[in-house]
Amino acid sequence: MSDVIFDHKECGSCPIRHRAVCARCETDELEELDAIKYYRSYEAGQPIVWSGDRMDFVASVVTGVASLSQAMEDGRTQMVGLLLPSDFLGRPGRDVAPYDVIAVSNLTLCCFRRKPFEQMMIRTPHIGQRLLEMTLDELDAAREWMLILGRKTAREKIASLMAILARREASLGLGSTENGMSFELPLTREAMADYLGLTLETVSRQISALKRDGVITLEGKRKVLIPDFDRLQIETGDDTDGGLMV
Amino acid sequence: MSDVIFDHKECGSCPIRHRAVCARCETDELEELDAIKYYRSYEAGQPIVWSGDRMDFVASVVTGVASLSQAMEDGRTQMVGLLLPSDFLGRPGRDVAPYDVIAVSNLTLCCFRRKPFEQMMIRTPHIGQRLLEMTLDELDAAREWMLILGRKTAREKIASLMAILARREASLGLGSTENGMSFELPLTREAMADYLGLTLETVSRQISALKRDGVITLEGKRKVLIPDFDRLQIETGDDTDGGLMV
DNA sequence: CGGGTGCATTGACCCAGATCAAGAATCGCG
DNA sequence: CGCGATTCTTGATCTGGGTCAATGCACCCG
Repeated sequence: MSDVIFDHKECGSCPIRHRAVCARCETDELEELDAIKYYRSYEAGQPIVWSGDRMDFVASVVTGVASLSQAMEDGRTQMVGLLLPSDFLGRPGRDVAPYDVIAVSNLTLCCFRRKPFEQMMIRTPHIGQRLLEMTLDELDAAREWMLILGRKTAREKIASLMAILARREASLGLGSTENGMSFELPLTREAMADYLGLTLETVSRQISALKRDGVITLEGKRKVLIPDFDRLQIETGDDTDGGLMV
Repeated sequence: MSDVIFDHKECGSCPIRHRAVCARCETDELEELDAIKYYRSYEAGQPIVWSGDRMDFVASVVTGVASLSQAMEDGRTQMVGLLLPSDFLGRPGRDVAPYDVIAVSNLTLCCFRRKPFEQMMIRTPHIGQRLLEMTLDELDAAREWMLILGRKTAREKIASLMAILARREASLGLGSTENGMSFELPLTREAMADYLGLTLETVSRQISALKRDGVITLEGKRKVLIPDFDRLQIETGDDTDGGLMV
């Protein structure tokens, strides 16, 4: 998605890029953003906003994971997006949340008050351009996910999720070890099931199967090691020439 | 999506809104757009661009239907978007197509050459804003579709598709009759299957079932009549308080 | 007007993944 | 350290929708 690495240790005041690496933001713009920002923390499992709620802020994820999901009134739910550090939450110009947003793990957001942020966006065209780019990226990710949901087998779905998380970890410059890539699973089996359109039992079984077949290794229940990424890539069923990523 | 009705009879030169109704475009902007536009027609089934191709234009659909789809190399395909009249094709700032675009029916596009269009976009902020809005709408539609793909039964999927097409027809001011809403199915059973993550046999069976149960009526194979939209809405499994629409 | 050719319907069978149910592992927390 | 609450794993069974196959139905074209 981006060649720029987000620095977890400091939340930049530039919502579009981390302060240290935002080449396009001028000093006065950064100060302006500083003036309207504040931080919020959430516990794992805590709701951030419900579908239909007014949101008076937009935010960028500093640490932790949040999910966007849609629920049917009979209890079936489908996760429609996963927000990892450096991802953006909220939609400029639209103050009603279209999905439930839930903190999947402990979470810190860097929030910007909506009104001044939108005013600033109007005055500063490159922010709008950047948001369009980010929205197009999200759209690509959503459509990639439609292929996963509509056409992949349970095993391919799990492999795809692992590949996406591993790539995401790598894009942050983390997780590479001498014997493969590794990352911490930020999701429970149930959350994975909600993301993949499966049941948690099927998720568990397919993870066990991939482990049995040597495609992945688990340390505990949450730490995943990918000894051979190409092998995993094959299991996803995707074209080999790099597709889209979350 | 929009309160503005697109006039099929004339393709406006404003890509964002039909000329007659684009309140924000100035005369000189419209003339500038006129200078870079041209029309293209495609036969049903004809490819428009393949995933990975360079696109030197963006376009708006004048008549007909186009699909965006992703293919797995073993032949499984998933449609990830459906472009109906007044929808926009292409992504400013990105000249490589991320999906296959195929004319589902006979199709006319109003195309704008990419370079001048992008230059114009930079100079004319409201066009960029409008594109951000449209992209957010597409994102909502994609995520709505993720719920359909991930969690709905075959019957609910078919009902959802019918509801979406009926609503779309209504939003163009068409299709209302004294005994319900009606519309022409722009998709073959196979295309519906690709859209819904089903097989064409299941699509056919579920359409028959909905017909048998009086939820829909067919005239021929393509003309659909919805005697009671609320009944159809219930069959979709969605919340009754109006959700998102395509 | 007869036989292609491409869509659509319907039937018979099967299997991937859901559902139901029982434990096992892990993590608090007093 | 123990015991309750989660979360995860595994097994047994069931079923919605996939697969394979036959047939029906239009419409075109020679």
